[in-house]
Amino acid sequence: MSNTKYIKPTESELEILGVLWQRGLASVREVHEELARNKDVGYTTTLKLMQIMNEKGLVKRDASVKTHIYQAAVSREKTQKHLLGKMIDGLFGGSSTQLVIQALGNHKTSKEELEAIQHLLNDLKNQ
Amino acid sequence: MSNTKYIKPTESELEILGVLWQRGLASVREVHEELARNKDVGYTTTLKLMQIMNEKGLVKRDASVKTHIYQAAVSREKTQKHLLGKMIDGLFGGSSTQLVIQALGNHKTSKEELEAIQHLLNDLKNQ
DNA sequence: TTTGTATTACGAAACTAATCGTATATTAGT
DNA sequence: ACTAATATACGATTAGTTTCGTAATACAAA
Repeated sequence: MSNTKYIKPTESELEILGVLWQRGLASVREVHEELARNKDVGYTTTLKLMQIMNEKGLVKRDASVKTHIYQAAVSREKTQKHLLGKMIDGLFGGSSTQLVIQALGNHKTSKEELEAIQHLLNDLKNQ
Repeated sequence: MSNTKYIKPTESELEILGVLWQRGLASVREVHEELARNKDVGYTTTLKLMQIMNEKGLVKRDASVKTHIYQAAVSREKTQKHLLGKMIDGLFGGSSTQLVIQALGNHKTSKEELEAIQHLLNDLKNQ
């Protein structure tokens, strides 16, 4: 009985998760300063969001120290998988191939990366 | 001077766009009945959403006939491109490769599709 | 201890999204 | 012309998100 219904993070919550996934552990201030590099937002806004995320179970925190230390409680991979699946079904008619074509066609991709994907494709074909 | 700032469709709006992209032209009722196959929603809710989408410029409508006929005013491709780009930047650290790997790894993909992607990769490498 | 600084807690406002009830209008059939 | 069916328009409500001001708390330095 894993009590894990999936909670979809909002856009702001995703930004915070991004910082936490990158850093592992971080205080509100650290997360906030990272966010503040890219957008104009108040400290207490970040704090409030992280408190809400804690209630939702998106992050965990160690409150035994003065400055609470947060970490993500949901994995990057699971979140990617969920949102990607949703996007494939809703926007690409269920075809992951269409999505891949769009992704590769628009974003510049280095030769090394293209080759890495070719390897992956070969592996998949030989299954 | 194209006055086209991008408007991000909400989730419900995307569902409606999906129907319109598929059908080309459709009345509110047609869209609604399509949506109602998958979720429980009232007719006037769909109507209201489509009216709002019309104000936003996401759809166009022919109001010269009794039953208004709607069509998408934004292209599927442009919308895909926008949302995909956002997802790559926000969730996959800017790496479209990571996204491709996730997409191909999780969703089952047929051999034909894999080969189609390989062709695309070859084309991209030879540019 | 007192003062200053940084932190968390709390509550409310502003905004957006989604929902649907009710009123009004249009059309087709009798 | 009347009725029934179907449409659109509009307003209000609910729920969720984002924002931040203010209060309370903890700690450290003077």
